[in-house]
Amino acid sequence: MSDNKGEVVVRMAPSPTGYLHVGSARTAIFNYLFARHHGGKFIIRMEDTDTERSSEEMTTAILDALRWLNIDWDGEIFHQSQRFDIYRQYAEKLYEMGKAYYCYCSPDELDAKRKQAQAERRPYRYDRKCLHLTREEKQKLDDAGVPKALRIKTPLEGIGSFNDIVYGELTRDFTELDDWIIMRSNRKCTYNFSCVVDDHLMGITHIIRGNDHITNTFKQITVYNAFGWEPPKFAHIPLILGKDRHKISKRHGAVSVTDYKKKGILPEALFNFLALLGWSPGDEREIMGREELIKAFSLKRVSATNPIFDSVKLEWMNSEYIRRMDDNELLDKVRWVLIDAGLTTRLSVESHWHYMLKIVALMKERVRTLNDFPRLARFFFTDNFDYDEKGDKKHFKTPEVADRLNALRDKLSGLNKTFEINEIEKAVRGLAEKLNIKPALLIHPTRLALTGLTFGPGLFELMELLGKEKCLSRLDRAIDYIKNKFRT
RNA sequence: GUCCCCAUCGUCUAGUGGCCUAGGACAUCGCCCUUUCACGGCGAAAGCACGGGUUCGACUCCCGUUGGGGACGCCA
Repeated sequence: MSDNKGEVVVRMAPSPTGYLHVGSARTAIFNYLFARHHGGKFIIRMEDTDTERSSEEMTTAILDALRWLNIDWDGEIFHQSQRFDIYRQYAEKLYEMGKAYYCYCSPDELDAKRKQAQAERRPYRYDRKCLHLTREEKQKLDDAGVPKALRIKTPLEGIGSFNDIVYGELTRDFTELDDWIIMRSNRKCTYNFSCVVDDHLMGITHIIRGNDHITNTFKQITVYNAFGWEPPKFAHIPLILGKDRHKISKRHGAVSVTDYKKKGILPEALFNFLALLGWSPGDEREIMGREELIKAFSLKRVSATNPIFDSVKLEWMNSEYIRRMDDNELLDKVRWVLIDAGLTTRLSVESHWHYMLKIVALMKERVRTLNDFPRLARFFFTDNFDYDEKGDKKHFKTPEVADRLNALRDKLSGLNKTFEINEIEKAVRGLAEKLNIKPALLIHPTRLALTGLTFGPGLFELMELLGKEKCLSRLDRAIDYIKNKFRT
């Protein structure tokens, strides 16, 4: 298992107790980028030992999110829930080595001690009561069937330290560490212990994880030391904070990768954005593709400060990706959003692919997320829209507007052979000249009549795409509407 | 409460003692382009938390203060 001499092996170890949130996704990205940069391996290990909270669905959901982000991993996925025996074996080995001891204290008892320590303003440390039990006392407790957990012996004094790739030398007084439990009374090992056993067995060379694990690292190092194993290198990466500057969590609204997918964010954009949270290439590049990121990535350039997740910038980056994306590829994604919005059907998209492509090309410049398409391009799919309220007041102001639109209608219906952009523009501008008004006075009401909106793509290209029939009928509708409005 | 960590524009960041009159990006605000919106172009406003040192010289090094974050489970 650990035959990867000289090679980089990293891992991502999510616990399947919820959807993949952006913090874990970012950890995955850093690990992935690091592995690919060095031509090493990226392993996934499901930390599903908490059988109460873990679920199969979440495992699937996390993997799906990773696939969506186009993050691939090496080898089979490990499940800690299938490795309880291994951990137990190692825990018992430690006991036999005299580096661990059984503790019979009840959770209530421990809880009380912990509270007392806090009240007395001193750090809590297990008092080693059970370490000093005599053989007879232990026997008695065992006979009585009192549950026992296994604790690791941590040095009573001295300084523990390790060299973190991001934070540099990190130290902690051993008196701050206690003889923590490595195996529960139900004989299942705890996270900090199983984690070390796995990382060692799997030949992990670099552990890249959130800086909320720094305390765990000190604990885990005592396990490496107890076994005489060489610890891997550690890189604790800054934590992503929400707008309120707290560790990002559910109460920040959209936090899972799936949430952003639903919001119409492109995976490439999210990947790029997350890679730049706490890391930068050192030059002024921002829009960077996967290969470019792999090439540039280095743990040494990871920042030590916790960044705040700025969804506005994410959306900007997303708009950049949408704009640069190939039309066919984009339409392939946009169609589902359009179908979901009830604006079209699968069949219709397929039979009108070429036409749809034109719509996408026209809209992609003014859209930030995929979800903007149904909102801003609605008029291409249905006649069923209202006039924008402000636009109505501004552009359908007088009965005269109806007359102008009527004149335009007549002129357009005269365009028999072709209904294409140049002809349309000529017609509109020509009419404006004839009526001796500024073209804008004709253009704005027309746009409102045809789209219900006061903004959007260029009017003439829009009209060409809409086609003559629709333009005429919508002008008619607007003319009626305006006349109705001013009827006394 | 205890321990650890962090500190450059509102936000993401560049910056490793003189290149800084602190650079870029998002957001904001002008102007230009223009039928609108968006794009694009040009420009503005906006920051080294504070106080001590060290040094000929500190955004950069040290100490303190303040502020922020994280960890303190028979959860992971």
